Amino acid sequence: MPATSRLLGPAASRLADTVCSIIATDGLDAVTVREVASGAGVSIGAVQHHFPSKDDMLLAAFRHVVDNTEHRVAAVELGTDVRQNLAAILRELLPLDEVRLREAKVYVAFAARAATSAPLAEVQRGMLARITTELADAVASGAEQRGRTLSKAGARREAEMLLAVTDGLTFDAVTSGQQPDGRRLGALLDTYLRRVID
Amino acid sequence: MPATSRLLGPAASRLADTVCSIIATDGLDAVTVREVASGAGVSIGAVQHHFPSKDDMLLAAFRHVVDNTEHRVAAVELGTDVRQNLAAILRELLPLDEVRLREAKVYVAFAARAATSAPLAEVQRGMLARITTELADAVASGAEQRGRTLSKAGARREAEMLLAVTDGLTFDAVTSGQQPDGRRLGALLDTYLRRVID
Amino acid sequence: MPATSRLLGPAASRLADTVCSIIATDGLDAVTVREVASGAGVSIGAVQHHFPSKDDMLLAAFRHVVDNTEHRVAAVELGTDVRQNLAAILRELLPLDEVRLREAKVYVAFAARAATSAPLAEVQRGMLARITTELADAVASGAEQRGRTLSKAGARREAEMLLAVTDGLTFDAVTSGQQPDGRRLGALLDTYLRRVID
Amino acid sequence: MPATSRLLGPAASRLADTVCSIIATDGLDAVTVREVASGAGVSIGAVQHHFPSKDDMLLAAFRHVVDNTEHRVAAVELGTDVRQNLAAILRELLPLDEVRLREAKVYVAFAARAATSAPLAEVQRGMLARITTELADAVASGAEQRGRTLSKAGARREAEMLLAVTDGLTFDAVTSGQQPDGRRLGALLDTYLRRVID
DNA sequence: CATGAATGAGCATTCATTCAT
DNA sequence: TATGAATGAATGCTCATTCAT
Repeated sequence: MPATSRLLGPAASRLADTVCSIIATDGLDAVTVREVASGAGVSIGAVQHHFPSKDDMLLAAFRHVVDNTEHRVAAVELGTDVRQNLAAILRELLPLDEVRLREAKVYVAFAARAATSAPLAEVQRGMLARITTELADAVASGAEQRGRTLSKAGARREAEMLLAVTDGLTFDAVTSGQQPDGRRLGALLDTYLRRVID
Repeated sequence: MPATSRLLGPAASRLADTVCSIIATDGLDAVTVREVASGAGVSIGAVQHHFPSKDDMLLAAFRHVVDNTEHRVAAVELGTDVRQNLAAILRELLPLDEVRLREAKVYVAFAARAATSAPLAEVQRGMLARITTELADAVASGAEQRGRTLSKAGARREAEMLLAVTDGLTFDAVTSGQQPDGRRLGALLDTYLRRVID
Repeated sequence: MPATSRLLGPAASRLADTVCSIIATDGLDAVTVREVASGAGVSIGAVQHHFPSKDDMLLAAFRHVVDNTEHRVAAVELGTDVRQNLAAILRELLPLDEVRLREAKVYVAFAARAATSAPLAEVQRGMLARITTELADAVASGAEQRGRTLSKAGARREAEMLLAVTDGLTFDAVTSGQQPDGRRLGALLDTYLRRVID
Repeated sequence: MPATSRLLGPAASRLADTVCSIIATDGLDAVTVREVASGAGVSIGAVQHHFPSKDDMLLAAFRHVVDNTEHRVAAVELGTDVRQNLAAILRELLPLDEVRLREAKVYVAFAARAATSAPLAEVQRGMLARITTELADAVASGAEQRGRTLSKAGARREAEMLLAVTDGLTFDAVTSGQQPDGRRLGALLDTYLRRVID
C-alpha cells in the first residue's frame, strides 16, 4: 500500500491504509478507532487529530481507495486497439490477484455502506460517473475508428454495461469468498468485450 | 412482505421481515435486537427465543431473503422464447421498482457482509450457484432450440456473465443511491440479452 | 449421590443433587434453573413446579446437603474410645477423598453465601449447633470416663474448637484447590485430638 | 479504609475498597461494575479503564485485601513471648471487631469463589503459604527458646493447625452470621495456644 | 402436573468522543 | 500536537419468572 496519496498527508494516508487493511481482513464493522490507532502504531488521540470523527475517517478512507483505483486506471497505458484498452482499464477493477481482491473487498464494503450513507454515496457516484465517462470515451473513439455511428447516449449505455459486468463479477467474487481467479475472470471479460467490440 | 415462509415459522418470519425493513431503511448496522423486537412488536426475550444469537438472526434473515427471491424466480412463467424467459428471470433480480429496490438493498447489504462471514458466504454461494444453473439451463435450451452447438461449460460461462451484468447493475444502482429506474435498467438488460441471444 | 432423601421427594432430591453437582464443578454462580433442568433431564417448568423460586431451590439443596452430612455423621458407629469416636465423626467432615471433597466444596459454597443470606445462615447455624452439641456430648462423656471434671460450657468450648479445626482444614483445602490428601488431613486431625484427649 | 495501597494506584485502590464494601454488605454476587462505579463516584468507563474486565477487578480486589491483611500481620510488634506473638498474629485474622469481621467476610467470599477460579485460588494459595511460613517460623523459634526439638516439618504442621483453627473460627463466625465476639474468640484462641505452647 | 413461549430487567463490555495536561 | 484518562450511551446476551395451553 502506498504510504502517501494525493488526497491525504503521509500520516493520514497511513491511517487510511490501516482502515483498509482492517476492512479487507475483518470487514467494515471491525474498524474501530482503537484498532486503527494500534494498527498504525499511533495513539487514539493522534487518529482523532487527523479525523475529528469516525465518519470523517471512513469517508477519507473511501476517497483514498477510490483515488488510488482511479489513478491506477488513469495510469494504464492505452494503445490504438480499443478492445485492448477497455480490457486494460477494466482489468484494474477486477480481483485478478490478491492485491486487487483486497482492494475489491474494501471497495465493496464501502459501496455497500454507501447505500445508507449520503456522504459515501456521493463518493461512489463520483467514481461511477468518472469511470463510466472514461469507458464511454473509449467506446466512442473505437466506434469512430471503425466508422460506426454511435450516439453519445449509446456509448454511455455501452459503458454502463461494461462497468456493470465488471462490478458484477467483482461483487460475486468478493461476496462468495472466491479465491482470485485471474484466468476465469479475464476470460469472461474478454468474451464479453469481443461481443461488444466486434 | 409475506408473514410466513418456507424456512421459518410465522413468528420467526415476521422477525426476519423486520430485520429486512431495518436494513432497507438504515442499513445492516442499524439492526439491533432491541430494534427488531420493537419493530416486530415483541419483547427482546422473544427475539432471542427464536434466534439464540444475533448472528443466527441475521443468517436466518439472509436465508429468508434469498429464499423469497428464488421462489419468485421459480414462479416466473416461462414460454418458448428463450430471450424473454431470461429477461423475465433477471427482471426479478433487478431493482426495477420500489419493492425490488428494497429487496436489492437488503441483498447487497447481506452479500457485502458475507465477504467476512463464512456462514453468510455459504448462503450467498448457494444462491449464486442455483441461479447460475437455472440461467445456464435456459441458455443451453435456447441454443439447442436454434440448432447451435454450446458446451455445458460455455452455457455456464454465459450464465455467469448474465448474472454478473444483473448483479452489477443492481449493485451500482443500490450503492449510488439511484431511484428505481425500470425503464433504464430494463433497456440495458434487453440490449445485453439481444446481443447474447441473437 | 442418593436419589432420595429424608427431606425431599425423589424428584426434588434428584434436582438437589444436580444443583450440588453443578456447584462442585463450576461453583454456585453457575447454578441456573436452565442448567439444573437440563442436568436433571427435566423441563424448566418441572423444576419450578418443585421449587417456586431459585432461592427456594438453593435453600432446599443446602438443607439436602446438610441433612446428608448429618445423617452420615449420625450413622458413624461409636465405640468406647472417645478419641476414636471424635475422629470418626470429624473424618466425615474432612475432604479425605474425592467424594467428601466434592461435598465439602458444596458446603463451603453454600456457607459462604449464607454470610449474606438469612435463610441459608439459619440452616448453617442449625448445622453448627447440632454438630457442636454432638461433639460436646462426646467430649463430656470422655471426660467423665476418665474421671475428669469438665463443665458443660468447657465441653462446648472444646467442641467448638474441634469443629473449627475441622472446618478450617476443610476451608483451606477447598479454597486453595488442594487435591484430597487423606493422609495429611487425617494426621493433622489425629495430632490435634491426641493433644485434646490425653 | 486506606485510599491507596502497595499494589494499586489511588484510583484503583479506591475502586477495590468499594468492591470490598459491597461484598461485606451484600455479598460477592452483588458486585456489578455499575454498582462499583456509582459506589466509588466514578463512571462505568472509568472502572473499566482501570480494570479491563470484571474478573480483573475482582482479582485485584482480592489481592488488595490479602495485601492489606498481610501487611497488618507484618506490622504486628513481636516480643520475646512466643505464645503472645502467635496470639498477636492470629488475632489480626479473627473477626474480633466490626472492622475485622468486615474484612473476614470479604476474605471468606473471595476464598469461596477461589474454589472454582484458578486465578483467585493462586492468590489464596500464596496467602496461606506465606502466613503458614510465618507461623511456622514463630513456632520453631519458640521451640528452640525452650530447648525443645522440633523438626521443620513438625513446626509447619503446627502452623497449619494454628491457621486452620483461626480460619475455622472465622469461617463459622462469618457464615453463621455471628456478631463479632472478641471475648469468646480470643478465649478460644488462647485456650488452643496454651495447649500448643506449654 | 407439565410444557415451553414470552417477558423484561439486569449484566459485562465496547465504543466514539471529550477534555485536561 | 499529542496523550490517555474519563465518560456514558448503546449493544448482545443471560436469566428468573410468568402464563397460556
